[in-house]
Amino acid sequence: MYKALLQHIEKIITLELWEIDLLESCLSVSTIKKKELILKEGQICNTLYFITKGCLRQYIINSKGSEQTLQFGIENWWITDYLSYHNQTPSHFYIQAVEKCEVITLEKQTLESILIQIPKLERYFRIIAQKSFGAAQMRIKFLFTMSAEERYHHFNDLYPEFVQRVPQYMLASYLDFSAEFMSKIRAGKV
Amino acid sequence: MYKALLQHIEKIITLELWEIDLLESCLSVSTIKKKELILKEGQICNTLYFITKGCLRQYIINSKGSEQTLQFGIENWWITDYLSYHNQTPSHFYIQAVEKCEVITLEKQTLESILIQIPKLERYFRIIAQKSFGAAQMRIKFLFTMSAEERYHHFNDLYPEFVQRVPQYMLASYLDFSAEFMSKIRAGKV
DNA sequence: TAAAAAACTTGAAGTACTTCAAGAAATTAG
DNA sequence: CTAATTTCTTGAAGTACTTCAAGTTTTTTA
Repeated sequence: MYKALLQHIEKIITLELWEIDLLESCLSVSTIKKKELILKEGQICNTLYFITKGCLRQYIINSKGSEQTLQFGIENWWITDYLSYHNQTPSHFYIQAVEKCEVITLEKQTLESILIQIPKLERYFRIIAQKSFGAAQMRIKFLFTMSAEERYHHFNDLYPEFVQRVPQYMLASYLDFSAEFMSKIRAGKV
Repeated sequence: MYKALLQHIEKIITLELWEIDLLESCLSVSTIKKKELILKEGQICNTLYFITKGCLRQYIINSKGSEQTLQFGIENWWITDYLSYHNQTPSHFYIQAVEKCEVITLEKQTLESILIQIPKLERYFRIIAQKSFGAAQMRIKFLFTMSAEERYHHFNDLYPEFVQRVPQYMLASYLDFSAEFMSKIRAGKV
């Protein structure tokens, strides 16, 4: 049940048996229906989600009322709003299932307590967060330096299966251009 | 000498005296001249820098040969390329002093070893990284949802002193528009 | 399996920016 | 203190996108 997460953790640290038992006793699994929201703008985010199946996205609603995807998460990724989580402030984001999902949830309170009992886990979450931050910086680099067409082709080259997996308009907003423009890029009409 | 860093750490965790001593023995201070580079594209980044005085920036050189600032760092911030640091891959970035700076440097190897001796520090670096990631997500949100003019005013409202501190063209590139356009925004000619 | 809903496409018109070029102002260095 | 360098400003021309509106295709639901 929690195997995927344990494997993910054990790529970075090694756990004793009792630690695994303790950790597992703090986790729970939920399924999320397609389009269901697990975080809404204005809510305080008190949960970390580890995705074992499916795809989620973090998005905002812009001033024109349309959705813009800031982040996708798939199998073996954590997704949450760390700013809301740490500062206990209302979130600026929505987190929604793009597909039917299965996630492992970890509540802030629970996590705080197991981090005390298993300090090694601090290391795991540190490395996850540092890599995520590094990835966010690369994302900003790509947004800055590439044209819309380059961003599309770059993404399509790196993650061709993923491009098939999500609606085009969501990917377009993630790459920061309109769905219509994406359609033209794909048709070679630009 | 290392007081600023210790204070920063002790906002998050509490250190014993021997831990402080050990930590201090692993740190060193350097001064960086204005415009000096502490990381170049293509280099592997093996150092974390804690800024005690001055301002640094992370930038890239885009396809047109001009510099674009991705990140600024000032007093009490860490700056590094975590992706290059973790994956030991060539960096995509330059890190340069905007002003004469004083930084505390911490080498990867050294850090690895004190993290083993003082596991509590994992927690400190985890929280720093999670907050940084959260901030990067907010940055992407602002880039996505605001017009150039809104980004300028928003930033100017939040950090008016900082706007005075760096050349306009650097801030323009950080906010993702041209220096000329920034000049027009400031003059109200837009 | 039909109907409804969601996602994608297309062209035309508009716009928020960029680029270029040249001069003015401010800062730094000898 | 003067020259050299860096930074900022301005207008004109160009462009990479967006927006709108309508039709088509695909997917979902009952």
